[in-house]
Amino acid sequence: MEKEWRRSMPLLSMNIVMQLTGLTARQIRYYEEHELVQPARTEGKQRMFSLDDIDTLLEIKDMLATGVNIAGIKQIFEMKNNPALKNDAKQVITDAQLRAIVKEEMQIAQRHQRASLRQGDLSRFFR
Amino acid sequence: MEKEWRRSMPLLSMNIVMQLTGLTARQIRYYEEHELVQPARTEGKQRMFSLDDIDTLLEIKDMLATGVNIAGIKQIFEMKNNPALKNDAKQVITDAQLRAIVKEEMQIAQRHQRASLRQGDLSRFFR
DNA sequence: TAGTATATGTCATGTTAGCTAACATGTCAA
DNA sequence: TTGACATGTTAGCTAACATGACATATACTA
Repeated sequence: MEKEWRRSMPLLSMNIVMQLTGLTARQIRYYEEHELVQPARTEGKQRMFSLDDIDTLLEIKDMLATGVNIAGIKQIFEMKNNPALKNDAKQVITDAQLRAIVKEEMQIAQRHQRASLRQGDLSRFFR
Repeated sequence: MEKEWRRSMPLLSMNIVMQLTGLTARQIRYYEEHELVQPARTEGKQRMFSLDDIDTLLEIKDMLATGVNIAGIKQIFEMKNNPALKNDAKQVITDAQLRAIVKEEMQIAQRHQRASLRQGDLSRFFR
């Protein structure tokens, strides 16, 4: 499609991007340093931004204003590019562990002797 | 399904959750304060955690260790619950704006007079 | 009923993320 | 070649985040 290359075409200089986004050059470099944007470069190493880059920068600006930090933004960007990551961390407790815990809980509740299992450091069962 | 209610059944006390997660009570309350977990309560206002809550807490622990802050975690949790949000912020620049910018750029490049449009604060066109 | 665990609130604190300022050097259009 | 603009780097500020620590009150448990 035609719009596509337009959006990804690097044609904007640092100067104009600053005005478009309201960000300082230092801020923009900072975000690049943290791999949130990857503007193209001219022969002489000067940055050339695409319109997609502008979108990204405005997103960053928004999220930072919301209180999300760089690390968080990075995570979110990764999730957007790879929606599979959405489900990774869930189900941290396996069904076997689940059964064990429930069983223990039941036994403990039954004999009203709440000190046994809880004394030990259960966190070793996870991670 | 049977596993479902088990996982969402609130049956764990603060004490045991601390051991399961390795988090302090203060930390857990802090996360609840910021609406990252919503444990059930007993009559006497004491927290009762489900196994899903444990999962959530372990996720929080992981992400914090990665450097993501509370605000970021909140965002990510919201994205997981509502994948539609994934696409919200993109396409910040409308096609009309896009065309305008490209046109200006072309004209400017053409007459090699790079001062005109760039003088003004273009950021007013956005947000 | 005593004793332990939890709730809630407030005050305090270390760490560090995000940023600004400033410099010396390098690029680029006219 | 000249002057505006960009570059990478260093140093340092500041505000806020995530916890700790404490005090008091209420809830469980034996």
